[in-house]
Amino acid sequence: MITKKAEYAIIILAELASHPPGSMVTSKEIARNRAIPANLVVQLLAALKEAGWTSGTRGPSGGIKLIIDPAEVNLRQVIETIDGPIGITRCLFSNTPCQNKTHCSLRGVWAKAQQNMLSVLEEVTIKDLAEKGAKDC
Amino acid sequence: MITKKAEYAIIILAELASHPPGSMVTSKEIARNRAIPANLVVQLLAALKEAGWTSGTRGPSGGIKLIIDPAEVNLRQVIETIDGPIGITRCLFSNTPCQNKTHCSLRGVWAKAQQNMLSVLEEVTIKDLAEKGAKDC
DNA sequence: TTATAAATAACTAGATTGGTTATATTATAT
DNA sequence: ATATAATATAACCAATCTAGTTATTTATAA
Repeated sequence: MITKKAEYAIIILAELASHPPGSMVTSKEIARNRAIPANLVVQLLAALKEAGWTSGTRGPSGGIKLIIDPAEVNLRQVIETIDGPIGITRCLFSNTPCQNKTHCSLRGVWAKAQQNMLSVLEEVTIKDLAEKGAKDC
Repeated sequence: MITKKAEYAIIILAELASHPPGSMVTSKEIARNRAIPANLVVQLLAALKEAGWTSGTRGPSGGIKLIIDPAEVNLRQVIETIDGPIGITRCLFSNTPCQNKTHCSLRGVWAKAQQNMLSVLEEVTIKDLAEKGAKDC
């Protein structure tokens, strides 16, 4: 399952993207605006920074800003940054089909189902959500 | 994520469907043929019986048999029988969008992504897998 | 009446989730 | 300079879920 943390990360990015480009927003503001636990915002911002999407300035009048075009980041990327690789079954995590059996016809079904899901998540960008005003679920 | 138990249940049904209609197979045979822990087979058969898909006869020369047309049972049904309702995010488990916010544009994305996945799982039946000789992953 | 097989129920170790808590570091307003 | 506001980093935790195991009971064919 896509975790709540990944969902929060998407919402945090959408919140940042909803402000004028280059402007700073504090983690507390994000937490308040989107009703996300403040400590979680801090934790998630660390991962978003690591991914190269945000940068922070410390001290008074500091904050976080987006350093990429929100149209260039899609939901799959954010989810995988926070949760790690996506797999709807354990089978899909190993890159080779079942070693102990000669053939696995289930794997193809899982792969197709997952790809159908991922293509939707790849189509939608942070910009799309920021425009629609994404809120928490 | 789709659990291993759900995957096992699918494979158990495919195994049953791969035998002549009406014929009996013991849980131990299923376990051996498909390399599934014998106790888990027993546990899962209870759920498959509850769903009305199999029936068992106890004692010597007993076993399990399918009591439905394997073409009538699809993967989504089996998964939901074992794992409960499918939801790629927590959001999709509540049938109403976020009460605390007026609108949630993320929900629509999750719903579409999930539906794209489910439609693949609905297309594939136990019969399809039995014909292809589905094995464990 | 005994061996065989399903049926039922309860338990468990380990991993994951959704956080919390504590502390350190840095920039700026005064 | 220095107090303060803010990011940054790390470690911890309770609750739940997963993938099983263990133990017991019931039915039936030979």
